[in-house]
Order: sequence, then structure tokens, then C-alpha cells
Amino acid sequence: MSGYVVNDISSRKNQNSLGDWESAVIDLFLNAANSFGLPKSYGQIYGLLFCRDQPLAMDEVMELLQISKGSASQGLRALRRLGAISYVFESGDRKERFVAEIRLRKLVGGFLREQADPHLEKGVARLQQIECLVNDLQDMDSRKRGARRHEILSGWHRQMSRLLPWVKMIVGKSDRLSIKSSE
Amino acid sequence: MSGYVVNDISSRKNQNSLGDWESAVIDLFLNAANSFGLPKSYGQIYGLLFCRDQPLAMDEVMELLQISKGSASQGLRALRRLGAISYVFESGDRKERFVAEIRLRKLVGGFLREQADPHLEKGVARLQQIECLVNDLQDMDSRKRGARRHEILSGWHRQMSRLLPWVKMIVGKSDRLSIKSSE
DNA sequence: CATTTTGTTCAGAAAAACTTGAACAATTTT
DNA sequence: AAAATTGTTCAAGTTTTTCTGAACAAAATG
Repeated sequence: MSGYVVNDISSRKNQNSLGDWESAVIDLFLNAANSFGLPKSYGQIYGLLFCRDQPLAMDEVMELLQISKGSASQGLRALRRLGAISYVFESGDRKERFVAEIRLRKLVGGFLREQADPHLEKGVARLQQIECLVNDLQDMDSRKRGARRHEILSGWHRQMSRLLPWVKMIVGKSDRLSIKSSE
Repeated sequence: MSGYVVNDISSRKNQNSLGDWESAVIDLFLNAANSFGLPKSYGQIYGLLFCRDQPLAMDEVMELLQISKGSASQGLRALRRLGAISYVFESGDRKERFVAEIRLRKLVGGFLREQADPHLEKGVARLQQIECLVNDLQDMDSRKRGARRHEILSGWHRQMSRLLPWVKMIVGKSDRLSIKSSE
């Protein structure tokens, strides 16, 4: 029962404002981004592009989401790094325009590559450091306790490393939906 | 080559201060908590308990980590909810004392149950809301576009739901390390 | 080459998250 | 039942993160 307006003046090029459902989708991604430890604006930007068939330029993103130049610029760049969006140079135009990657496999893959993998890397170094500290111990009981903890952490690390490939594999099975232009 | 002190006065009951390796482990968990979107203090508390063989009471946690009563209380409660620690009433004592759960399967399971599952739940509601908004649309092109996006999101939701059981399954294979007292 | 267009950077402002500690409640001890 | 012990709650303070917008750089246009 929420207010909707039937095609009036604004319908010729009403890609200039957000539809109700688009706002809802954008909000969904805003929350999702948050859950994944990403800034809300990244979620908004991705959500907007996800909704649209046509690539959008940075100034359109700013305008539609009412966010600053800085947020838009940084958000678009970060999303590109994550592989969550890609840009196209529309022929003859000087702006870069962006579209959302909608293959879940790619999204998850990019996220794991940029977020999880680095953590596992750092984990190796940390584990080594702990091992050294433990080996420096004189007291044998403490040392044994420390060594056991190091073993456990190493085991966890190994398991996590084994898990990630499976995740990439499982997500993306029957990932067969695609966006075909609605126009 | 970092400074270490050979057993002197403080070795009889030196569970009163953190060893170097313990600090390193605690710091590791501090960072891990952060990555998982949990407050740093939760990581510290878990890390401390993870290091110790003997259960610790809240005041000991406060003292060792130099954190406030509020942080300790809330952290311990949250970790219990996550199934990451459990408490024992040591006979004849009035305090509750805590020990860390070290089975990765349990840790991951608890985390997914408390964090991921609720999100998937909310996702269902959000998807329905979007579906309604899309069905309210008059313009057929927009509606088609909205419907397609709803399909895609539903597909993702389904895939995520299918993923979680696998994660719980894969983590915990050969989770055969255990802590045996070092004393 | 001056001007316009497009995008980046980063210091400071705003918002969000986390921590603190004092007041409170619930129990147990004296 | 007063005093002491243990744990919770939450408003206020602190820290961290995110956002903003003006200054800047780069490239194209006239």
C-alpha cells in the first residue's frame, strides 16, 4: 500500500531516481556489506549497479545515492579490486561506467582472495612468531603448554586453508542465472 | 632475541601475569575477532582462556587483560552464547570460572549459528518485501527487471543456505587435537 | 595553452563501535 | 539483617571507522 506514481512526467528517463524496490535492494546490500566488514557505501554502490541494466558513471552513482565524490571514488575502486564490479569505456565518451558482477562464484572468489587469503598469510607469520617465543621458554611445563597451543593453532590454520577452495567450489555450482537486458 | 627472565621469584604462581607467547596468542585472537566482526575484547578474552589449562574467573580475566568489568562481563557472556567458552562452578567456590572450547568444529558451528543463520533468516523477509515491491510496479519493463533481480537474489540465498552445512562438515574433519593438562 | 571534464587524495567532520565504571541486583557470609 | 562478594546494565567517554568536500592531478577540448 505504499505510494506509487503511475507513469507521469518523469518516466521518459526516470533512471534519474531510485524506485522503491531498488531502494530496498540497495538497503539489503548495505546491510550485507556491513556484515562482511565492508563500508556501507560499498554495499550501496554495488546494490545500485546490481539493480541497473545500463552501466552507470561515477557522477550518476553520486547523484542517485546522495553520496560524496570521495565515497563514490573510493567505493568504486574498492569494488573493482574485489571483482564485484567492472568498468566499460562507452565508445566516444570520456567517463568510465560501471556494471555489477552478478556471478556469485566471482563475488565470493574475489572476497576470499582479497580478505581471507591475506589473513591466512599473516597467520603463518604469527604462528612462527609464537613458535619462537614458546621455544625460548625455560620452564618445561609452560613450554609444553605453549607447544600444545601452537599445535592446535597450526591445525586450525591448516583446516581453514583446506576449507576455502571448497567454498569457492560449492558456491557457483548451478550458478546459471544471468541478466539479460530488460529493454 | 627478546628478553626473557629465567625462573625467579614469580614462578611459583606466575599465572598472575601473561607470558610473552600468551600475549602473542591473545593478540592473534584479538585480530581474528576483528576480522570476524567481533569486538577486540572478545578475542582477547578467548585468547587468554585458550592459553590456560585452568579455568579463570572474571576478576582474573580483568586483571590479566587489564580490561574493565563491563567488557569482561559482556565478553564472557557473548563468548558463552557463541559456544566459544563454557563455565564451570568449581566446587565450594562462588565464582563461575571459564574455559575455552578448542574444537574448531564447535567454534565454527557456534559462529555460524549465531551470526550467519540469523542473517539468512532476515534475508527471507527482505526478499519477500522486494518481491512485493516489484509486483506493485505498473511499468512492465521495470517489473521484469525487478523480477529478474529478485530471482538472482533468491538464487544466491539458496546457495548460501546450501553452503553452510558443508562448511560445518568440512571443518571438523580430523579435528583430533585436544588439550591435555600440562601439569 | 587556457578551459573543461573526470577522477583521486586526504585532512577534518560525522558516525559507529567499543570500553569504562558507577549504580544496581542477587547471593552468600557473618 | 548488615556486610561482603559476584555479576549485570547502561549512560557517558573514548577510539576507530567512514564520509565529506575542497584542493589537486591528468587528460581532453577548444
